[in-house]
Amino acid sequence: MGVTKTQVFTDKQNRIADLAKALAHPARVAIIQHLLKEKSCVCGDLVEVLPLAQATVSQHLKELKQIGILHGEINPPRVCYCINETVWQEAKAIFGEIFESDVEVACCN
Amino acid sequence: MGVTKTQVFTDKQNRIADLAKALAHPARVAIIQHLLKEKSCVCGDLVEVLPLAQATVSQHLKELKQIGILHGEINPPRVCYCINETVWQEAKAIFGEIFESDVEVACCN
DNA sequence: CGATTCAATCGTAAATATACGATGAGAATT
DNA sequence: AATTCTCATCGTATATTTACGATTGAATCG
Repeated sequence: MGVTKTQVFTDKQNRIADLAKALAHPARVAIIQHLLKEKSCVCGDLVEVLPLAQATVSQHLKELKQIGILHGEINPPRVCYCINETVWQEAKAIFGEIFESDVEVACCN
Repeated sequence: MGVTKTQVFTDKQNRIADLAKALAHPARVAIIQHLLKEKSCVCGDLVEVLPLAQATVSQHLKELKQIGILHGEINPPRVCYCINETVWQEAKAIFGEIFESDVEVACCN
């Protein structure tokens, strides 16, 4: 995605960006929605739900794991993915904080 | 960023992803935070606040405009950027909806 | 009119992201 | 031991993102 000079931004700004990236692709949105709906860890049937190749789904899952929103548990022969409660609350708080600020309508006058 | 098969996802999933993209880069987070803090439209001094070149800032602003979160008003010789109230509420509602779902802790059992 | 100022756009380089087929690793089953 | 199943990873092609300098366009100011 280009270089992104992360050093020149605050830790919080970088964290917000990372958490937003988790939702910044429709496939990852779909994965998260599915995990929320099922209320429990869902395994490789994500591949069947999503219209993407298995390798692609696995890649998205890896990204979500790196951000921290998901964690996977090996449960042979399957792997279960669950939303990480702690990080989920972190994201909820961070986005809540951003959007609680009300916007002044009067502007550019 | 690769190809992103947007056709195979729902409109809503694509919209969520687009709105998340607005926050998916620390520079854009900084821009939005600044506009929220100033409560009014701020013009080209964003370039001074951000440690990025003028062309880069302009590019981020363009992206935010395309998503709809910002709109710019020419106010010669400057251009004022404001947060689009309507889209802001849309984003607030969408992220609120996602994060209101509580996560089951018991998982992978 | 000429100079200046602000911001968008162009052109470009480099890094990432997205997607997929193919292959590999690990465990259970036959 | 061979097969099967599930999932991660490798390799790769292509598109997009990020960033910047340089240029252009529009408008004000001297």
